[in-house]
Amino acid sequence: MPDTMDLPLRPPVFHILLALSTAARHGLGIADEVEAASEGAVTLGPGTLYRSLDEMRDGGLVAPASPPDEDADPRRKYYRLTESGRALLEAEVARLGRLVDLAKVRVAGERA
Amino acid sequence: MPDTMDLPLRPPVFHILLALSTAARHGLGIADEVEAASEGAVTLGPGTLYRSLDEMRDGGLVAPASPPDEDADPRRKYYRLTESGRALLEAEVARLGRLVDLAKVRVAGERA
DNA sequence: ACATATGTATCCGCTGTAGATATATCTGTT
DNA sequence: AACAGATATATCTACAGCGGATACATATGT
Repeated sequence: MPDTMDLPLRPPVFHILLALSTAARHGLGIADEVEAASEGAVTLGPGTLYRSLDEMRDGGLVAPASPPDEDADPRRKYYRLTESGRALLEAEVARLGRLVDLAKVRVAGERA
Repeated sequence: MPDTMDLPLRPPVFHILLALSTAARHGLGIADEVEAASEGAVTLGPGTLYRSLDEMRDGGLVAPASPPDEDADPRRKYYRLTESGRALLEAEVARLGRLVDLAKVRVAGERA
């Protein structure tokens, strides 16, 4: 019963799903994309990265993918989003969107 | 040097700030508001609640407030947002807003 | 008056995270 | 061709954050 798949998503899981939403990537490529997409606010250490990927693969959120390039570094293990992974990402984005909408109203409206 | 004030905010700190953005509240009132505002997705146990409030008071994000009602339960300790607390909330909302905007584009655009 | 509910506060164990470390392999340099 | 450094995956360990259990005090209802 992996709580890896419960909402709210743990931040690393959310960011990994988001990084894989545009392309299949390998481990360190995911970490780089997460840091870039979060404007440097979120970084993933190797421990969190690879354990999260294992759990997400076990939970069916991501799946191994073939390298995009023929002569890619064979050490790299590529991952892609599964359908349920994309669905879970959409659900979390929707939830966060509602929360942010509420928060925006509040911080804008309460200038006392 | 409490990391309580660093972005990204830890979820409990964010939700407490958000709960106090509309009114001064006491401990358990904050917990109720957090659960309501998050559609039941976020609950705060007493451990997290009171420890977070202590840290946030020490960090100057919240301050004691007088009870809104004259004959209120005297056990209740009310808190309100400080200026820096509100500023920090705004900064975090802005950050999350950018992240959600990016995520929305991605989940909407990548229907392959 | 007594029992129950409410409120704050602390303690303790569990989970999640990040850093250190290990190992393998690729790439560039001489 | 040999070597050095960088890249990549993987594991192990220590720490921090979180929440439940517990304690205690005070209010409220019967």
